[in-house]
This record gives sequence, structure tokens and C-alpha cells, in this order.
Amino acid sequence: MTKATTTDPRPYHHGDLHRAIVGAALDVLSESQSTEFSLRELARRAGVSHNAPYKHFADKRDLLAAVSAVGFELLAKQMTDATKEHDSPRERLAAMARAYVRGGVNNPALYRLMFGGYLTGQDDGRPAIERTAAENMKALLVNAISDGALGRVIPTAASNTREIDGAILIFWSQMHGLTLLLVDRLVGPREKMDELSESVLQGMLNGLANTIPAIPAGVWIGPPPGEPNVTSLALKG
Amino acid sequence: MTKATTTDPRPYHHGDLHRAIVGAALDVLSESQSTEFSLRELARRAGVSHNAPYKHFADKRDLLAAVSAVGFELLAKQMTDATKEHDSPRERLAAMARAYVRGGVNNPALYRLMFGGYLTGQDDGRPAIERTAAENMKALLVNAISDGALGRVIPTAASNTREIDGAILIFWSQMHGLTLLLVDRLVGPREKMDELSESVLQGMLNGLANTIPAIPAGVWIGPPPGEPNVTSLALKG
DNA sequence: GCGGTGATGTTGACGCCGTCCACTTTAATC
DNA sequence: GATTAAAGTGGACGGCGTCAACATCACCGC
Repeated sequence: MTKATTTDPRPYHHGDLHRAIVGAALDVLSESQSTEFSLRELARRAGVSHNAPYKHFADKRDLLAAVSAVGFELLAKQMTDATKEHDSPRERLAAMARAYVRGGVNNPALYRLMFGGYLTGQDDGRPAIERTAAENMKALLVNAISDGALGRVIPTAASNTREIDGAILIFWSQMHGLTLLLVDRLVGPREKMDELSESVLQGMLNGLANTIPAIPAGVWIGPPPGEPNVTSLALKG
Repeated sequence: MTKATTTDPRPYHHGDLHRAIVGAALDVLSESQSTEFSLRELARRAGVSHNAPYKHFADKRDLLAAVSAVGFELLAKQMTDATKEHDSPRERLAAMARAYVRGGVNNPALYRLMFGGYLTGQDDGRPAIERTAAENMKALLVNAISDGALGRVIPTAASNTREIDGAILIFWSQMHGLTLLLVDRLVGPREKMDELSESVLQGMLNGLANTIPAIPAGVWIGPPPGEPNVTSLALKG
């Protein structure tokens, strides 16, 4: 590589400003724990002019969508990693639940950005990158449940989608709600989050072991159907 | 009253600007369905200068807290009203669940303001007015559950608080999560929200009928303990 | 009934923001 | 080596939240 690791004052072109801006956003988010940061501050952190980001993002919403997508990927990764220590499907699902809640509580601002609706504009729906990331996360749950986390194996056949979706709906909304109540301090203290996840998961499994509630036909879980997705994502490092 | 209903051009003093501003905020919220409105626009709507609101609210956050508190009161009222048509505790709880989800889905921007964390600043916690309103809403759930919504009467004695709180934690986080997933369009379509509420409630009751999961000691549900509350609220009309 | 006083509303200013525009620098291509 | 398009710069615009100084008015003690 010819990249001068010596004292370049600063090259005119940044090299990978897209990544740098998203990274700065993640930094600011976890430092300030406020969703209200400015594009200009990110530019300042990246050492470029306040207008440079516009060569990489159409507008602020576009940037936020990229950050949110990385958030989904991080969360999915934490969930995947958490399952690796466990063998039984039940324990794997519990580990995913703990990882999900922890991920949200450990970075509330990012979690809120992901689910806070800056991106849901009633007009066009969620940005494509974000939709893909959310889809991937849902796939993790589908696998865990079909593998037998509810006490019996449920193959991912078309005849079972309603049942699996019903279980996922309950699981996801339960964990999502718990995470946000913890984040909002309407339930606490946060140090008990693992125990709370376990309690709540236990209650859920009690119910699902009994019967998985039928969900109405035509209901979708995850990003709304019928819109194009995107394959490659931002999280590389 | 000496109030001139004739063509007053405009009196120098507004009369009840506090209420007018909060009302304008509620209007803008339900019209635009965006949480990002400006103080100045509210002032314009109320027909006053851009600085008049500062005589009634310390800053924007203070105004948002007042709006959020009204949101909690409205939601609590819708839940209360919904129970009136029903006799059985189970049906009353189900009606509250439907009303809760409906309330959120019918005005997502307001619901997000209430739970969106503009107000949870990690420093000092939630504003006092808002805390009181949330507390009142929780009381509705306590009553329904103690009245026997889970299949047996659970008196609100000190020995039962852990059990009741456990049930409320599951109920609230479940409905909260479902509402937000609907609002974010990560579950849909919205027209099925009543059926989805019922499905999810059914799954929850299946679980709680079995055993109510123990929640750890020291956990709180609702506004964090140990802080002063406020008695009078904004919702009069 | 009247003057003062504090609550309420206005005007103007400040710095920051997102975004647009015209311009400059640079790397890559024929 | 000239051309071209991508990437970064600098300045401008209107809108925002907030502050400070000033204007208006309702009420209270005399």
C-alpha cells in the first residue's frame, strides 16, 4: 500500500467517509445517549466540512437509516453469539432473549433510533437497508422456534408459518416491550434485567406450551411484505 | 361573563395560553404524526408571539412533558371507558388491552412521545406530571388483576404485590411491545389490531393461569420509587 | 379611584441546525 | 496528458430554541 502512514496533514479526500460518519454517529449515540445529534457534529468529528456527508447520504434520515441498520446487525450478532454457549433449544431462546434485552438496555439511544419511528414516516415505510436488517433478525427467532425452543420441533413448512409467526409475535412484542420499559425506567432497576427477561420468558413459554394462540390470516411479522429488499449491509468491521 | 363574544380584534392577554399550547401540540401531533414539531409553530397556531409560551413552560421539554401527561390521561380514560360495557374481570382486562393498543395505534405520534424517551433524560428521570399520569394508568391494571382477571381474586395486600407486579409486568410489556410493533409497521396490518390484541392477551393469560412468574425482589413497575409526585393534572375538558 | 406591581405577551438578537448552490480538488480513464 | 466525475469546501438561507429588554394589563392596598 502506498498509504502514507507518516504525517499526512490531511488528505483532501477522506477515503471512507461513509463509514466514518456512521461510526461517529454510533459514538455520539452511545456517549450522549440522546437521539438528537447533528449532522454537522458528525462532520466535525470526522474532520470534514459540514457539507461533506451529503456526498454519501441524501439527507439526515438516510444517515439515520444506515445507523439503525447497523444497530439491527449488532443486535442480531449479539443474539447469535449468545446462543453459541448453549445446546438445548430452550436455553438458546433464553440466551437470545437476554441478549436482546441487554443490547437494548446497554445502548438505549441506538435501540430507540432503531424503533423510534424517525424512520417509519407514514408515507413510504421503512428504508430498505433497515428492512433487510430487521428481516435477518427475525430469521434468528424463526430458527430457534422451529428447532424446538417451545418444547417441540416445528419444521419451517408453509403449514406451520401461522403457528411460528404467532409464537414470534408473542416473543418479540414481549421482549420489545420489556426492553423499552426498562429503557424508559418504567420498570427497573436495570441491573435486574437478566432476571426479568428470564421471568417474562418463562411466563411466555408457560403460555405457549399450553397453546400457541392463532393469529389472524393476513398478519405479517417483520418488515411489511411486497417491497424490495437490499442484500449488502454496512457492518463489516 | 364580560367576555366579549363580539369581534374582539385580539386581547393582549390570551386567557389560557397554557391550555391552548398543549391543545395545539395535540392537534399538530395527530395531524402531522411527527414528533418533531416546533415551539414556534404552536405559538403561531395559538396566535401569540414565538416567545409567549416561555411564560408557561420552562423549555420545550417541559411542554412535551405536559403533552405526554395528557396522553397518559387520555389513554387511561379510554381504558376505563372500555371496561364499562363488561362485567367479567377477564372481559374487562381484554377490553383494556384492546383500548390500550387502539389508543397507541390511533395516535402513534402521541404514543411515541409518551414513551419515546425525549423525557427520560438519563440525568433526572421523568418529569413529575408525567410520572403521576403513568402511575394512575398502572392503578387501572392493578384493579383489574386484583378483581380476578387472571381467574382468581388477588387482594391488593402487601403479600400479593410481587405476584400482581409480575402479572402487570407481563401484561404491560406485552401490550406495549405489540402496540409499538404495530406503530412501527413491524407487525401488521393495523386493521387486525383488535384480533392481535386478543391473540396476544390469550397467550398471556394461558401462561399466567399456569403460574405467575416470580419477579425478583426490588423490581418496580411504573415510575421509579422515591420521588415526589404531583396531584393535579392538565386534562380538564 | 388610583398608582404600583407582577404576571403575561412582544420584539429583536444569538448561535446552531439542515439543506441548497457554486466552486475546488483529486483520482481514474482514454 | 486532457477530460470527467466523484468527493470535499465555503457561503448562504430560513427556521429553530432560547435569552434579554421592553410593553401591556389585571389586580390589590391605599
